[in-house]
Amino acid sequence: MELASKYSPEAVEGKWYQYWMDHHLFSSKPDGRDPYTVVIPPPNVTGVLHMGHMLNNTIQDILVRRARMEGKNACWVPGTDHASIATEAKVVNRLAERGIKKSDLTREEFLKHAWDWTEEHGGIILKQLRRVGASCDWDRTAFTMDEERSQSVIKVFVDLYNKGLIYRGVRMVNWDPKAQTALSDEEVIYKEENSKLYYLRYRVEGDPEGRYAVVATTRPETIMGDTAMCINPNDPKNEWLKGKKVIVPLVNRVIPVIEDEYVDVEFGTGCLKVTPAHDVNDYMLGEKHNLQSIDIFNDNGTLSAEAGLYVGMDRFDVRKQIENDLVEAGLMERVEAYTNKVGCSERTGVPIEPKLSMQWFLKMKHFADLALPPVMNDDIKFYPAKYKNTYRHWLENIKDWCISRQLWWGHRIPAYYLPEGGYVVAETLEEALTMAREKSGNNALTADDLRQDEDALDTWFSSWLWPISLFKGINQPGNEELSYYYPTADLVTGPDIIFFWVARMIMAGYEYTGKMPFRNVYFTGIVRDNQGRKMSKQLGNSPDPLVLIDKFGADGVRMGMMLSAPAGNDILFDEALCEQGRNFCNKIWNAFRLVQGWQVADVEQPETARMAVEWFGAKLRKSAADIDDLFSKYRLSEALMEVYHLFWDEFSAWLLEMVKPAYGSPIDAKTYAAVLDYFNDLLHLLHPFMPFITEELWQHLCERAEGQSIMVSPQNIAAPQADDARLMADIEAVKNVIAGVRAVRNQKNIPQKEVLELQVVGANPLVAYDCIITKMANVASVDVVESKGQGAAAFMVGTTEFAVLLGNLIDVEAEIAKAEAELKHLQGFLAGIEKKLSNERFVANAPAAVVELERKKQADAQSKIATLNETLASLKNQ
RNA sequence: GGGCGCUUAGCUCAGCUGGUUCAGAGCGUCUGCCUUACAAGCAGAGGGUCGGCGGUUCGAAUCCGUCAGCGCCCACCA
Repeated sequence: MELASKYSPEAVEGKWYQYWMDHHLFSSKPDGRDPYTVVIPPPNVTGVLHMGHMLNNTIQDILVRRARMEGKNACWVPGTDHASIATEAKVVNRLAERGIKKSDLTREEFLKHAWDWTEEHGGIILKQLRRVGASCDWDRTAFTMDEERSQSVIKVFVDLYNKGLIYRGVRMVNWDPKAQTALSDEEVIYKEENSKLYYLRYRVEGDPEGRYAVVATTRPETIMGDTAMCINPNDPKNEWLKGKKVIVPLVNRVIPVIEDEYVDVEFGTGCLKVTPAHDVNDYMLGEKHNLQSIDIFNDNGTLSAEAGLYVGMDRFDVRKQIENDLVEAGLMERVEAYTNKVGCSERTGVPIEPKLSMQWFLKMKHFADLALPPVMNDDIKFYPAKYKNTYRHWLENIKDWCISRQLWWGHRIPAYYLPEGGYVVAETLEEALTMAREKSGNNALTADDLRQDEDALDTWFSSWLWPISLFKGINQPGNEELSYYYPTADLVTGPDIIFFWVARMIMAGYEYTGKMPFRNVYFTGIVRDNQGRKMSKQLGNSPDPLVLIDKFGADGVRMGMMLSAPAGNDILFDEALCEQGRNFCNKIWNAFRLVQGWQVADVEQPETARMAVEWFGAKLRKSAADIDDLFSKYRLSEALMEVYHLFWDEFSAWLLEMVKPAYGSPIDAKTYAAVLDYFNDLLHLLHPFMPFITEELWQHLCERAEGQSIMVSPQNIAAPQADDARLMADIEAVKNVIAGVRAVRNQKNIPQKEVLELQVVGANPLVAYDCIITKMANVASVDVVESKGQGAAAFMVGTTEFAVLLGNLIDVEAEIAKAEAELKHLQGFLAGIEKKLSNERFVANAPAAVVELERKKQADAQSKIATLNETLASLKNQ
């Protein structure tokens, strides 16, 4: 079979993915094996694959494939998230493009559009994941708004309401004027902004001198909502304002001066305007001092009739306008440049308004108490562990969760209002009706009389159930699948959703199953460009993963992602990494070409090959053990680097070269079989990282039956053996001898083809491996000599001196210079050791082994120095 | 303002509980090679007083203190 010299992923990847699907190799059913479960962090149903997904899902696939190869029953459950606010925003935008306003539609009409959109774009991302090689059990694909998941959410809401953990009330919430919905605290992002600090004059009522108090504010547009001015009672400079009333600029409303120690005397003038309806602190002051609250904003951020002025104008236009008007009215003392943090909506980006409104809340104290201990005592492990701190801090300062959203796309709150007031909470309308009749005593009530709450639930109120609801654990507690697959093994996600999602899944897990939802959490980093910038559409620095896959192959891109992705570290992504991945694929491919091109004959196994095979076995066992260890610590990029090194350097550059038959000659069967076995083992080690090329080559390598796959074939690399370390150390020395000869060739420009004479001075500790040295270094023999010949280039391996005979090629001056440099270095080294050894306190205090080691170093250095001196003497005689 | 973390070769990073895996890896760089598996390659080489300063110790990249720079999370100074 003739194979191209370059690996072509496009000819391979689609074929094998289809093969895996056709043979249901990703599908999982409970059985007698140990389960290994991963639930995907569900991407937005209308999302498209970006580099973050690429990283996250590559990691999951690596873990899942590895577990599967270890013989576990691996189950990776895929699905998508309805992403309430994000999707609704997209639908609203699309409708707007067609000139349709959401407010012109009924709820049903709007939802029809949303479902259309979901059907149109939904699941694109899941298709894209197949290109990556994701080995999800697609038959289990779920959606957070499908029947099963929806029922689970409603059931949980009702349950928590009945437990008294969900309540409804008027509270100060974060209001997004663009999306026109309340948000949770976690959905508010504080951004530093260059703004202005305005100093406004509040005239003192009835003051004969016409004095005024000056108030510093960043939000002059809220003065229409001012209902007090506040000073610190201990502030001497504002003492004169005590008990006075002041007049709100422009508005001309008279408001009292109140006193509260909350006010920072140092800030601004020490006078604070109080707008209870539009600031969390002012709200608190208002409650305390019984102030009136004037809500001057409409839900969309324009000024309401309550404001009296600027009605209908946008809040930021008002800010500009009012600045002018205040200046004109002589009520602006001054304006300073000021930087402050403005809370913005995570989704729409617009500054949020603190707003008093009626919402549904979940009491969090109970859940924090459930969720904190298992993480702190490592029942649930975080990788990296530093996120435990972040987690603890959040849980210890937790506030109630506003779970209602003024959105239509999502799970509708199952609360039903009675005509005469009051409400009931029930899973179905029928149950609600029964309860409503009971509650009101009015048996004539019909379903039409009940009005269901208009609001939907926060998206995360469904995703927090994900690991449970995927296995129907809410609707059928304790069912077989749940018992088998849950708790799941590993969760792979970003630290940005540690509160939104990770913490809340832990809460729901303990509340509804009494168990943790997952044993380990692997936090990925953020994918950045090679300059450390976040990837963004604006910067145009975000490559399309599919384009990368076209260019480098899925295996190449997967490797590119993993090469620089230690857990928790941001990864600085560079296409060059994918190129490295592609090159590695090519290396594997060509190693295969070499091996499969060999003719096997019934000839005796050469000694060189016998030893090489033995040595590589040791190397392989060691690497496999190291890789196991790295996986257990979730150090995946290091595990990959280990396989990379093992394949490229040890296997390709050393083993294959050692056993390679002479051109045109066949290879012996024994060596050939061993090399194939090793190749097979290497493909197994590589498979989790590079599923496609390994499947392709494995199927070439083995006589496989239809339906078999490397992904479920056993891997049998033995544990390291007693003699392995010695053998590996010996071969490392052998390699050094070979490298020494090659270096001489390099320096002297001697072609590889020219056979050289190699001498070893004194005794040859590597005599057993002479055949490897002669083959790999292309030397005629390794001759033991008393003293090396004239015109020889010398080098040392350990304490043994080797010399390559060069005849008249030798450059005596250069050799002398080299030897002198080496000598100088060794003398310095020796001096350091001798200083240490002459230090009585070192000899007295250091462990005996350490002292012994220093003595050996000393002896070795002395021996090397003696050799070098001889070399120099002989060189100088020439 | 509080908390956490980082600073090691040109770049990205590994170095766990102080002493032969101690100064490492990958990439890049330089030199020589189109050697019949692979130039997406082969062989070889160079490159860091481990951010600065102090301390503990027989011994510090590793422990402590301090300064500088960077990053992240949290927080109601308008």
